[in-house]
Amino acid sequence: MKITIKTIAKLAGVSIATVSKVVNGKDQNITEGTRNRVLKVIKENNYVPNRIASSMVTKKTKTLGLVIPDIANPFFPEIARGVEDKAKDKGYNVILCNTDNDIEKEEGYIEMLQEKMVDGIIFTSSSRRKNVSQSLLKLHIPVITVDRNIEGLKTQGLVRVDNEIGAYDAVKYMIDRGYKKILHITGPIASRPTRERLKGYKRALESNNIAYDEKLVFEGSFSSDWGYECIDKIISNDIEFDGIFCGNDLIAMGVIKELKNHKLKVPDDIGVVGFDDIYLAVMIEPELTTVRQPTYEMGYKAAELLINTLEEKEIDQNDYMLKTTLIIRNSTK
Amino acid sequence: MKITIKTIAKLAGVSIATVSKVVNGKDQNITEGTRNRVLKVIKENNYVPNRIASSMVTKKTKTLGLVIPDIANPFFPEIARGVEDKAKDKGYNVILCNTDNDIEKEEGYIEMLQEKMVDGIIFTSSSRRKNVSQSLLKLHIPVITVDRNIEGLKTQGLVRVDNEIGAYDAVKYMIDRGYKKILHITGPIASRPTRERLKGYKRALESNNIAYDEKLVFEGSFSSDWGYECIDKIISNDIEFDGIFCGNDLIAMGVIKELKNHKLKVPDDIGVVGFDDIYLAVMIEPELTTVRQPTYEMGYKAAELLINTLEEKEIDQNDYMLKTTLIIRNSTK
DNA sequence: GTGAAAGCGCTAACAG
DNA sequence: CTGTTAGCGCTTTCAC
Repeated sequence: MKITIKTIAKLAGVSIATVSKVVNGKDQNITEGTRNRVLKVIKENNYVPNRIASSMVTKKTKTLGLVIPDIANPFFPEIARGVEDKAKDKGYNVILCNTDNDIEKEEGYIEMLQEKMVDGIIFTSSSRRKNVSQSLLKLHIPVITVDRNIEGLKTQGLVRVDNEIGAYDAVKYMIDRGYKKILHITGPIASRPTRERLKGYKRALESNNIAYDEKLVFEGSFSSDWGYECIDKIISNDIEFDGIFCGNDLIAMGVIKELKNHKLKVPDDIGVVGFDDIYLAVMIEPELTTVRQPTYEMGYKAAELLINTLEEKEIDQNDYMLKTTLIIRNSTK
Repeated sequence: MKITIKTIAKLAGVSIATVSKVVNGKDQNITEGTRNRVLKVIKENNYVPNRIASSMVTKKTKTLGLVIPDIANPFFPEIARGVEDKAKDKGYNVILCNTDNDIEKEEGYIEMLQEKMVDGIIFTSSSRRKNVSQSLLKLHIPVITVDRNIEGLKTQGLVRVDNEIGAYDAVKYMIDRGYKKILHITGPIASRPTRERLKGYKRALESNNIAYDEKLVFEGSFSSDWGYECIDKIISNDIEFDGIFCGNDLIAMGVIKELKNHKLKVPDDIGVVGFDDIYLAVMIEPELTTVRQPTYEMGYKAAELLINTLEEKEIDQNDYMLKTTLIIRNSTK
């Protein structure tokens, strides 16, 4: 037979109200003796309180939704880890949702999370999302966006990184190191970080009196395959270059590999810089010079912000622009 | 004001029972007209059913727990993805739990998941766990273990890989390719997969008339740092060798890097084989020869097995031993 | 200090 | 074909 608060109450010879109070630590007004008796019975019977039932009355589930494109993409596990660590710390659980940048899946999860009555959602929206949808606008649960915001959606907070400055720093560094003709191989331009990094690239060029040439910018996806492919295209088109600023590390890895296949030496012939500093950046050869994003912190901060909102703590700031760091390794001379 | 099933019932001029039936598709006995009327009111009012309330009565939450050591370890995202995909497909959500191989955290999550009334748990237990704990034994929720089982715990299923054969194949291949003195750098010996791979290593040696020498086996952790460190130790101890079978890819990567630092050529001087085939195995140079584990499938299968158990489908088999594949690349000659 | 009772939003008989 | 009703397990006033 299932052991509920009733069982415990009966066995301990008290009311269920009393049991509830001791279970939830609201036992200021309960005598030592009663409390211990209840606790003893709970232990003896392995009573596990049913939080679903509490949720019914408190209207809080102590669970968060985490909506990201793909946990198997090396950019996201660290974010997820940050979120989960903070959540656990505060007594929350997190439901993982992979959208594959598919708007329909996103909407499906939003629906599910609402039905499951999560207290809040941490959201890295699809790079394909152009604008808010009805289901997003109708959402009445707190949302924190990470990495990219959603045009037109008012959220409870935003945690991101200064992509433009990150890119600027990277390209500036390449210029300083003597690279003259620097290409930019980007992710999908629909993604906001891509556009911001492009801006930084442009600005670095211009502030060093190098004309921006849109023919030196190649738009693709955030994958190493795009890196390979793009290098092939560039080389077969006889485009001249001695440096490449890549939209992320995955692209950079593909680039470096394919450059080697074409017998081009990194960093001597060609300098390559990535973005993200995923942990395998140090595993390749040469080790990748890249712009580090504090991914773990982003997740952690987002969870913190969300939970503070939920618990109505004072929030001094709800838009965090975290700093990137240029990590100089060996893919640049 | 909150919109509940009552609101809808009133607005549509029907009983809440009727609303419930159409919401849950149990509407065989409901006239087209009534159904449409209800549906219309639901849409107009953005009614979102409260699944917490349903859970109270159905005793099903349609959520699964996924307990793993660390989502930031590249071995796990694919598993998580497999689990989540299957779960989503079947209308389940998954709660992510990172234990850091810490038994206490594990126990904490088990408690939380029980309180949250998850329908089932998918579990990759800590490599440090020696035996079942009371809280595990008291668990009355279905559990499927992945990658490693838990000594002494009866579960609803197990999905793993044949580590011994995987290791055997790898070492056999190295022998066939002419490597004579093959070391084995392992993960923590407390971990079952480590022990099984060691067995495979031993068996491959012996069936090729090479004496097993325990001084050629080095136990550490599943990290690239251990790879570096171990190579340094081996070289400073003047141990002779021309091949290394590593406990996983991370170790192999550390090994390869440090071998290069010592001016040893892979694969010509030294052959290296890893285990797992995490996707960065192709990003390093030389590309890593390794034993592929079907991680995504493991997660997927585990979720399938769990959900079938929950839904009382016929289960023909509940212990899946998936096959590894030797992936030959360039870290062996 | 402790308990009785109302009710959270929903499902599942069962009756009509 | 549709509605009535009795809970699910818990929290939270409010009395005592």
